Order: sequence, then structure tokens, then C-alpha cells
Amino acid sequence: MADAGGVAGDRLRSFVERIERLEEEKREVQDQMKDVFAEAKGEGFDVKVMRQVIRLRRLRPNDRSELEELLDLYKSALGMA
Amino acid sequence: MADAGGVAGDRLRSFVERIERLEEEKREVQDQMKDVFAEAKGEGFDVKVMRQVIRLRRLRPNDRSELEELLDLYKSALGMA
Amino acid sequence: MADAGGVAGDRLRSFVERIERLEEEKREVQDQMKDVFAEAKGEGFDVKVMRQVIRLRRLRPNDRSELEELLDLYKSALGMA
Amino acid sequence: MADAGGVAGDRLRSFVERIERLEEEKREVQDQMKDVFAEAKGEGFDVKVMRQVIRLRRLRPNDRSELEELLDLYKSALGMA
DNA sequence: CTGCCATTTTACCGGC
DNA sequence: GCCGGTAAAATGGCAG
Repeated sequence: MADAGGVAGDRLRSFVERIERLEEEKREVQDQMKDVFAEAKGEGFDVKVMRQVIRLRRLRPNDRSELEELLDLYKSALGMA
Repeated sequence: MADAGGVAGDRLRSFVERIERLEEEKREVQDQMKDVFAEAKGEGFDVKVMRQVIRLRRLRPNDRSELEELLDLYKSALGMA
Repeated sequence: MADAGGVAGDRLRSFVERIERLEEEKREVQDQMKDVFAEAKGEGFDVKVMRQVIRLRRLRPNDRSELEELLDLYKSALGMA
Repeated sequence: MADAGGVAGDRLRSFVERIERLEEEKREVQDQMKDVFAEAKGEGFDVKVMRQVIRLRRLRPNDRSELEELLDLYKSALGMA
């Protein structure tokens, strides 16, 4: 790898190009998401609110039992586990 | 600002040094926090759990009415606001 | 809540599900990127530096040299040359 | 829950409050840093580049040149010289 | 020394 | 078109 133009250089280029290809794919997906939001907005939905709804849906499974966890947490912290 | 060693350079140095001073202060506060956690740990409390408790306390004021907000959100998203 | 506003509820759900599907795709691409970086790391490349290079490549050549010059300028002003 | 475990509860509360106080201090310092960056920006400095320079200054000189050399190496390998 | 979690930084998106 | 805030990514630090 000390030789910038040697074999290692080819490996590096290969990795970098793979990453760049994936970045491109990712960007496409993001564009599609943007399109969906734009379409929704065009039908009168509030994009910001939609994002929040989606975020909350993502969270929901975890903190479903958040209250119980909190109780356990306190008990644990107080050495009552 | 084109002249690296000129007046602008002095301004830059001044800003950078102010930031570095503040970083130092911040590091001190962080160290104190570390000490508190260490002390708590020494008394048998679980640091990780304490962190979670503190984080939850920070969140509490916000999502106190999270459910209501969610409802409002849906209504808003559905144009029933 | 499944049909809070009748038809609009269905539309909302549809949009949300499309977004969630795209988010899933995005996550997969991200995982692949992670794999590539891991593989590069396994061959001795410095992932952090790789990221930096990739970020630079993203910039238009003009912006890139501008940025690099600015960095050099700031370094000079601070005696880090 | 005020004294879930008697004495231990008081200790816990005490620790938590100390941490919260320190968090408040930390937040203030962070705000001041924000102000400094904003001021610099107002005078035409590039905040992002400033951050980069500050990060470099944090590194021991040895590590710094090592890092910079590696970056140059990678750039060469990718024809970005 | 590796993986995880917290913090910090970067990039994005919507509003003005 | 810029700016501010917000979410994603990346770096760094800690624990095991």
C-alpha cells in the first residue's frame, strides 16, 4: 500500500467505486421517497406531519412497554432487581 | 481574509482560541460528570441504568402528552385539523 | 383509527407504507456499504481516510480545490504549515 | 417512588440531580461555542473548515502529518493529485 | 482489541 | 437562494 500507483492503488479504486455505486443507488431511493412525499403533499397531506407519523411508527415497537421498563430501571438502579 | 498572516489571520486565531478554551471548559464538566458516575458506581448503582433514567427524565416533559399529539398528528395529516 | 377520514385514511396509509418500503431498501444499501468498508478495512485500508477521499470526490473539482486552498490558508494563519 | 429503597433512593436522586446540574452547565458552554462559530461565520469564515482545523490541532503533530500523508497517498492512488 | 454507545459532525429539507 | 432546524452519518470513547 506504500506504492500509490501499484496493486494496492487498484484495490483502493475498486472499493471506492463500489461505494460510489452504492451511494448512487441510495440517492435514487431517496429521490423516490421525495417523490412520494411530493405526491402526498399534492393531495393535501402535510409532509412534516407525515414524517413525524412515520418516525413514531418506527419507535412504537420499542417503547410499547416503556413504562414497565422505566419501573424496572428504577428498581434496578435502587438495587431492588 | 486572503492574507493568511494579516488581520484576518489574527481574527481567525482569536476565534479558534476561544473555541479551544470553551472545549477545555466542556471537557472539565464532562470529567466531573464522569466522577459523579464513578462515585455512584462505587455505591453499587448501575451507571448504564442511571444514564437511561436521566435520559428518560429529560424526555418526560415532551412526551407526557405524546398520545394526544399522535392523535392530533393523524388528524392533521388527514386534513381534519 | 384505520379510516379516520374514510378515503383519506387509506391514502395516508398507502403513502406511509410506500415510504416505509423505501426506507427498507435504503437500509439494505447502507448495509452493503458497511460491508464494503469492512472488507477494505480487512485489507488494511484506513476507513476514515477513505471516507474523506470519497467526500472530496463528490465535490465538483472546482469546489474541491477551493476547499483545499481554504484549509491550507487557515492552517497557515494558525502556524500549522 | 420517592424513596423506593429508602436511603438508596435519596442517594440516587442526589446523583441524578448532580448530573443534571452538570448537564446544564455543559449546555451553556455548548451554546457559547455556537455563538463563537456564528460570530466567525458573520465575519466570513467558513465554519466547517474551522472545525476541521481545530480537529487537526487537537491531534499530536506526529499523528497529524501521518494522517495528512495517508490522505495524499489515497488521493494519488485515485488520480486526485 | 473489538464492538457498542454517546457525542459530534454532516447533509438534507422545508420555510422565508 | 440562503438559513435554520432536524435527521442521518461518522467519529471517538468506554467497557467487556
